[in-house]
Amino acid sequence: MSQTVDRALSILPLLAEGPANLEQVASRLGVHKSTALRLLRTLHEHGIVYRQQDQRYRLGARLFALAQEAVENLDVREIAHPHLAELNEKCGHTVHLAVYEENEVLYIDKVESRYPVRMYSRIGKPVAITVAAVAKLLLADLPEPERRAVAERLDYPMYTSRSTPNAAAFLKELATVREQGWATDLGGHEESINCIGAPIRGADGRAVAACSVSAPNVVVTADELLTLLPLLRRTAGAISAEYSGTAHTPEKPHPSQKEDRS
Amino acid sequence: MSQTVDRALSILPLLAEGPANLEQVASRLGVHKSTALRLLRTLHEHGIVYRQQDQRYRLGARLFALAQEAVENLDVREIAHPHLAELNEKCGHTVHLAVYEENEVLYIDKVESRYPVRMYSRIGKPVAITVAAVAKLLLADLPEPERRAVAERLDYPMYTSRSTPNAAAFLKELATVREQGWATDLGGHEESINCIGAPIRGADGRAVAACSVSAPNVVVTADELLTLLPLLRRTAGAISAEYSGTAHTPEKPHPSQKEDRS
DNA sequence: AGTTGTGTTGCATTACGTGCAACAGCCATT
DNA sequence: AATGGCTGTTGCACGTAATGCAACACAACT
Repeated sequence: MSQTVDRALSILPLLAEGPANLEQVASRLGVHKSTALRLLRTLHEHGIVYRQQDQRYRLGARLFALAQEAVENLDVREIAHPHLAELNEKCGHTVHLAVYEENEVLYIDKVESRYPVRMYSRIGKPVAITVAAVAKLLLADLPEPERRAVAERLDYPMYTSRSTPNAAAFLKELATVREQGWATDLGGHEESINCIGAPIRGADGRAVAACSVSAPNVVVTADELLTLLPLLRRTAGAISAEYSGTAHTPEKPHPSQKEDRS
Repeated sequence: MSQTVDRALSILPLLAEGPANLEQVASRLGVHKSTALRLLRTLHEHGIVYRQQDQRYRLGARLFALAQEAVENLDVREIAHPHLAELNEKCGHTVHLAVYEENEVLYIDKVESRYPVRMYSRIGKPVAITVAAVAKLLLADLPEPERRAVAERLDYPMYTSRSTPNAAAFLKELATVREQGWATDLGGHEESINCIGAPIRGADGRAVAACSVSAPNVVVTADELLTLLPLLRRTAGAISAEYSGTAHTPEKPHPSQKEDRS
């Protein structure tokens, strides 16, 4: 909408990839050097970008501080964390927390597996939206027209032979997920990694986040992983209860909580 | 420098304080509603701000994603190297850079001593984790439960009579290191070699790496080595500042600013 | 009904961002 | 030293694109 701001903001993902000098920024933006310079200067004044000694630009401290505040405002994370840690404690696998925002699903928290073989993922990284269990859960919860609209405009990369191939299949999968209240990703993203997920719901019943347990099948088979489903769903239920304030005073958590059927 | 971008960026700290609606943003920026709307829309398109269901704006999770990606692509080693070279230039001794990873501390860079007597070490090699100054610094920075857990499961080989003998002694040492912000290894690994270290901290204050100066006492005594501490700590501070991108122009007062050119 | 309080849109006016071209450093070559 | 290439910086004239205004839309109130 605003060309100048649009250009300035387009610099950020570019610099997130790594340091770049003025000319690189200018050419990737498709603008004249002097224009890029002024944009960078403005970003610099706000501390969003930083200039290192070799004169190249990078994202700066202010952006990190803002990001920190942004994630702190997502208070699901704070509430969920101890539950996720406890879940990890019990099962030993990698646990993720994700939210949906603006056509993307992002990991916002992670507790690492205790096993030596770990899956690669990164907090803040957009997930493979067409296959990840957490993505299915969050999209399944969107109102029907929006869900359809999103599904239609997505790409369906075939990460593996078991990846979701197209919008129709995806919508069908979302219906199933919506029905059963949990989701899986069995080798849909990486051949050897399986994943199960459950939704975290706010007071109004909408899914505000989703959590998942992931494990490579050299550690546990898909079937074994599925036996953790009740535990996972109890955890998600406990987080939901605490988040929506329907459970107890935040002072003394009450671990036992019945899972609810939808 | 660029008014439009300047205004757009001024919205971010404002939203960091908490969600705000259009009018609040407009008035605090000192611009017309329609102007604020366009700026917010542009920020929104880039996922920097998010619009919650009550129509108020808040910082978006995308910011977090950007920051996360940036730190992942940040190379401590690249940033630190010139500083380490300069440090070596000034004191002449061997300088090391190390990081903590998966229960190990690894050397990732080294600038050789200019003296003929050198200590043996190799980039990529795990350090003696119970005695090395860099290891103490990195472990001292772990959250308490993990620090304890790691300390408990380590072996405590007696390389010399001054090696750390057991977990209790190690934890005590870590507390001291944490307190004072620097660490030493006085003949704990090799009888005749002393070492001092300082932490390198990222934007969030966590130690991302540590650097050290090592010298055999045939070249300098332990006391003489300790006189280099201020220099070492300044170096570590400079690397931290550059790594975390801390350098932007301090003053950014109120929305009603005239353009000031210099 | 009206009334306030929002967010949104179209449009004229001109401020402001733009690209250009010339300049200034800084390093390698010669 | 002098040269040439490379990159960042500055001043300026031009015209795009951002601005504020006023009218509109759509709630949620009274």
